[in-house]
Amino acid sequence: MGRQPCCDKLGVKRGPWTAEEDRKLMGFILGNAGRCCWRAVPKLAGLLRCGKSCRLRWTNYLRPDLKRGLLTDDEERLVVDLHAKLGNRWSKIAAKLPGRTDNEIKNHWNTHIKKKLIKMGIDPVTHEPLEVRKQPLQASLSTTSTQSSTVTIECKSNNGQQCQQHDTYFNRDKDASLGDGESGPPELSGTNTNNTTSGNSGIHDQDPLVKWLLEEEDDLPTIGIVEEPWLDFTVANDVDKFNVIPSAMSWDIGATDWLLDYQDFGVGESSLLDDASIVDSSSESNL
DNA sequence: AAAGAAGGCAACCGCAGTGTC
DNA sequence: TGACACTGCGGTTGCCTTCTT
Repeated sequence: MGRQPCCDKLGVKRGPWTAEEDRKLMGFILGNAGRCCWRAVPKLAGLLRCGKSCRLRWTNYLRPDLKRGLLTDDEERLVVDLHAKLGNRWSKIAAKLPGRTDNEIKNHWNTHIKKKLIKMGIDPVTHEPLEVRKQPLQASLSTTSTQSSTVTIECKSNNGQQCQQHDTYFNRDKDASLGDGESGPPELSGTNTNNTTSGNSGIHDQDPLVKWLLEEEDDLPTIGIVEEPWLDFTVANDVDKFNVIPSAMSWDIGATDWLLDYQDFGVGESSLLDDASIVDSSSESNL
């Protein structure tokens, strides 16, 4: 159905965002949450960007709850496990890592994890050892699978060295990686019997991990997740807390949901802005 | 020290999904 | 019911930084 572009390309700025643009966008969103949609944001915020660009900038970079820096080992292992189950469904994977965006995880996968796996002799797509991959479909379905990578080791142990590496990589500190036992996905590295990666979610319907991944409840266990004072804006007037909390906060709701739902976000945003290092703390009233 | 290569990541593109009228 | 508006999402691109020679 003939969709219109999200914005007319004429007069719309593209490319890297400047600090000034960041400041305008963040200031506008923090001051006007719930009062408009993304399409209207650039106009109202005084930006020569399309709404989509604003949304991406916010969700991937400006969101105050975002973590910075490389993924930790724990996060990396969880990403690998989730990828084995879900394939390239980055948003689903990101949903399990508080403070991380799908884009960030995707980039990290492509630039770091993929290489690590290949180096270890593991196919980053199938999560199986590279040299023992091609087997009759029947056998494959009945004995191996996509599962979590650890199980692949058990099933494909005819390749001693590779499997050993695999095991070492994915099992080290496994318990710690998932928090205190209670917080990890059920049978995260347990006895799964499915096959493949992306596009086969149906196959995983009975898989506890997949069920866990696909659940929508807010109390999903995630790495480092904590209670979310961030979500209770009407209470958390002490926004200075945001300088400390962001890295541990989860963002299970969509950016737009946030825009539309938090109508009472009437807090001073100086701390948030400080956190993003884009304006000084005296800019509270710039809206 | 300089130039080229490689790596990393922010941003863009365009289709899919969903809600509304 | 279909058209449209909007956001979500995954793939890709291109620029900037870092590394290597």
